[in-house]
Amino acid sequence: MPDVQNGTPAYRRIQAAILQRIEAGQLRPGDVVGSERQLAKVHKVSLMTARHALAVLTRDGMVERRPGAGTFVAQPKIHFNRLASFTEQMASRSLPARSKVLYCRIIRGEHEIAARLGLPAESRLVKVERVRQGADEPVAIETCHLSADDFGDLAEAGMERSSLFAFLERQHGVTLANADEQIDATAADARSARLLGIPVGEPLLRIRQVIYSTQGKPVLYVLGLYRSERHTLLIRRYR
Amino acid sequence: MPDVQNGTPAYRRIQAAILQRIEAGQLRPGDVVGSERQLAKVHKVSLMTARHALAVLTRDGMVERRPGAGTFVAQPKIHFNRLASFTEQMASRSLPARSKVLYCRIIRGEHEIAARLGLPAESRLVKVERVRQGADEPVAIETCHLSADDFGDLAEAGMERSSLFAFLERQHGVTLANADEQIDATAADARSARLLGIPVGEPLLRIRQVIYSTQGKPVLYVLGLYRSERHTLLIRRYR
DNA sequence: AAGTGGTCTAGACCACGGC
DNA sequence: CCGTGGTCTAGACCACTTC
Repeated sequence: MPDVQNGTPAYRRIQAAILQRIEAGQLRPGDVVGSERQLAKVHKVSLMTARHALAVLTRDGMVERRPGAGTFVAQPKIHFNRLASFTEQMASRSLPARSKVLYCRIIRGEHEIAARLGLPAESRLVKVERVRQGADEPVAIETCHLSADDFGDLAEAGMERSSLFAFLERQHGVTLANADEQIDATAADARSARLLGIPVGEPLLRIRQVIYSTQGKPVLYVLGLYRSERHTLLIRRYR
Repeated sequence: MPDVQNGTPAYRRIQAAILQRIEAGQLRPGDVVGSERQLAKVHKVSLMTARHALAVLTRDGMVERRPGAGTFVAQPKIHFNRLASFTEQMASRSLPARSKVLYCRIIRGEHEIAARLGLPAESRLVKVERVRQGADEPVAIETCHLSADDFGDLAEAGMERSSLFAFLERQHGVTLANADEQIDATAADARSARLLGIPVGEPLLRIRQVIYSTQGKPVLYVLGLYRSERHTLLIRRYR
């Protein structure tokens, strides 16, 4: 029977158990993670379920599998292709995350952005602009857009402390699932340069992302400008 | 019995069949791809195998699954997070791909690059530097490094025409499986600017990739500098 | 109510790695 | 040789969407 104790699928629980052992330092890079058959026995699941757990960890680059040899803990603690909030990204590097809100209001007339969110052109949108700081230095400018009809209360909620991801989950029961990103390089204009404390014309990494909920609905449009010396993107591609 | 006819796993054959129908225009974006149970019947495989095929297509963004509703062809023909050679990338946009080889020789003393390829610091490396052109304009400078002990004959092979991926596969039986990339922005120096026909200081997208074979061995180190107006990266992230 | 994706079972054979 | 990952089977129940 599908043992969905406390709502968490078995393969998720197995993943979590392994990740915990890695983070606790019990498993070091290069160490053998239990084989599929071992994991299946220990967690009392079938082989396919244990496999599924390992497959996801492999995709994220937490674990490496060598046919005939075994499954091993991968080198660093980098989550490839992982959708994470700024807060989470900083936490994974053990850095304090801070934000300064520059703008937080309801606007209208952003046709292109509305379209990217699958909304009518004249929709009201909540716009939140923040400077992201890591280790007390400005790292990025992030501008978010959401449907004001669905998430208008965001304009009143203080975005100073809490993560936007957490807000969406707690206040609206919306869980984010994946993001499609468009990445290029651009030169800092006067305003960006001032906010980030860098010379005008400096190269910046520009990331535009549309973030989807677990229901497949586009929820969030984010434009990010990142200081290239302070931020590099890590990606894994497959053949 | 695992039906590995002609060496291709069943789930790969199913994928290929679906992709073919999409590319042929028989399936348009939004159309229903057969359900898991349909696919299983048609291809005479079990449910889990049909599922596996769809899972990979979902990961690549070719197909969208809505629980309770069905599986649908996704919007564009973008392969997210897909490792593709420059030749393949251009082909997928129906553009002619051309390259000019600037440099193709065996070198020594690139310690850091050797390390990234898992080789001793003083290893001999083949270095190939190329200007990539799409639609008769220079788009990128790509510098590849490979182990000279394993692939020394590359220095003699003309890299003008053929794809490096194809060369590795045909001449050495090495199939590339995935790449880990590190992405940031940088300013064009004098040489890059001249080669790409842009002003000095212009922002460039810099991509460093280590490409691994199906055996998990690092085979190729590539440094790419891309004109940001001519190239944007598309990525999908997961939660 | 019928169909769908999401999860899961309890087995199986194969090719390959390391001893 | 034995253990490993890679592939596969023939079923099953659940929550959900669509009608």
